[in-house]
Amino acid sequence: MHEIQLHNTLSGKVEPLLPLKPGQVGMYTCGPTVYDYAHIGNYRTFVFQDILRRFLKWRGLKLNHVMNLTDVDDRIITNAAAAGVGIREYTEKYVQAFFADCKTLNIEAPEHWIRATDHINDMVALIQKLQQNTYTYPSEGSLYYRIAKFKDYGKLSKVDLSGIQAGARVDNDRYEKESARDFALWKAPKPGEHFWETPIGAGRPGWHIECSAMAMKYLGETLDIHTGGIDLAFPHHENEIAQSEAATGKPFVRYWLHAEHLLVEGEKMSKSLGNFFTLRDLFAKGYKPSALRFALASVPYRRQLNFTFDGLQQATSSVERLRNFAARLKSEKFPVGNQRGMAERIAQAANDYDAGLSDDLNTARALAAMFDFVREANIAMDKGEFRQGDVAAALEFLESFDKVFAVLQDTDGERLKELGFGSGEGGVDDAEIEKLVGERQAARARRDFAASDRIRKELADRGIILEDTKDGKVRWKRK
RNA sequence: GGCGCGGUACCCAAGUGGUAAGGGAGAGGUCUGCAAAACCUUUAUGCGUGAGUUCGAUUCUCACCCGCGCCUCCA
Repeated sequence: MHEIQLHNTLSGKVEPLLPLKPGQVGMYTCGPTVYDYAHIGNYRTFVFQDILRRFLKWRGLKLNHVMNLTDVDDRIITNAAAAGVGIREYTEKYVQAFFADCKTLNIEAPEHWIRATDHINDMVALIQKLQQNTYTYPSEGSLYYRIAKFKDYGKLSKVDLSGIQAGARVDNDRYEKESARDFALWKAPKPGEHFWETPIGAGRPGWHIECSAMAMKYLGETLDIHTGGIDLAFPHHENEIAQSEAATGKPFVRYWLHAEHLLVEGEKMSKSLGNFFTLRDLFAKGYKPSALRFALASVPYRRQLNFTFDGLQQATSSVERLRNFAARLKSEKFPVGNQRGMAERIAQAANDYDAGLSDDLNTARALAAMFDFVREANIAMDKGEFRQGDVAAALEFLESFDKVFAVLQDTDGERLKELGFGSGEGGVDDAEIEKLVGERQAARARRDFAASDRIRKELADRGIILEDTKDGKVRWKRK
């Protein structure tokens, strides 16, 4: 086991992870704003968070992971009003879609999935605390945060406020503010808008306050890890720090982790460029969830990931190679005993794998360790040197790999079906496959290869691939 | 302009002051009744460009070029 090292945006360095309470990690990850279906760029970040989550758990840390769902913001209010429904009703569809997408991508549920609108009181309480500490000022019914009073402002994103002049183009807000960088904690309601009646007045929360309030409610005033997309570092996370630390006087977060963005064909993904994809768009084109997860996970999170369909195809092949190996390990019968040196080799591969992930979640390195082992074990099997006694250890390594990567289980079909893709019909059940395989084996036995190939072709057309193995048996898989 | 990330083979990508992991793709081959899978060989004297430091640089320094992100809502 290697020491877990993570890149902390706060220090700009890779640091050893030393949780506040040894053995336990409190982690807050910024989730989606549920005004529409989340896109693959969002999922790049969510998959990164999931890899982090799974890795920490696999390493035996007790994890308390909170993910928020932002279900109140300008876009939601606008869209809900346009649709003539309440914001809760409007967002529900996208919340459910998000949960379904996560399940499809094998993104584990965090310990707490929470919604902003369920925590208005917590936000109000936090704002009141800021009022007491005189970090706020009112203006036209709204409440603003006075950045000038928070001397550490900019420590996360390294922004230099000295160059920012009030009235510069950053000031798009219609409200009166003391300084251009000041941000709204609580927004006065506009006519017809959804609002909450609270001790600090009628209105709705500003964007940043929800994360401060909810993170501290569930994880305490100082949390170990907070993550999100790189774009959130400023201003969102910077403002979270300002709010939280001004209220408590304590460090808000010890490790800030930010995922780089995903590009599509080298360009920023945007609806106007026509390179904007949701998961459903890709599944409709026939790509598998496991392939997308692999594609998103295989590039280390601090690198921009250039998403291409060619890359998705490459990921598909990589996943197949791993699954083929797992299937071979499980189905082939090897000679009894243990191969000399194989146990040590497996231990070494597992060690290299752990070293990769421990190094700031270097998934590419971890995968290389996995693939190295796959090749070596295949060679041993081809030579007839691999022994049955080593199967268990090899499988154990594969399982530990999949605890984090989660791509080996061949459940793509089922998961897609749950999402509404791939009609139930046309599927071939196992019994029928076994029956046809039996018929083909009989044909082969009497060297009737025409009949044999006909059956293989028929199954192939229905998505079943047959592989004849050395020991005369047949292994099949779904394409 | 400020802050930040990156430019490694056809594609994705790791990496180190001592001579380039891994995956995908292509080509040839082994195995197979034929396939599939697997395996073998092959594809960067080269790591954006130029200069410097060094016995030695892809790895360090400087300059430059190019791509991308943030600075305004954004994963």
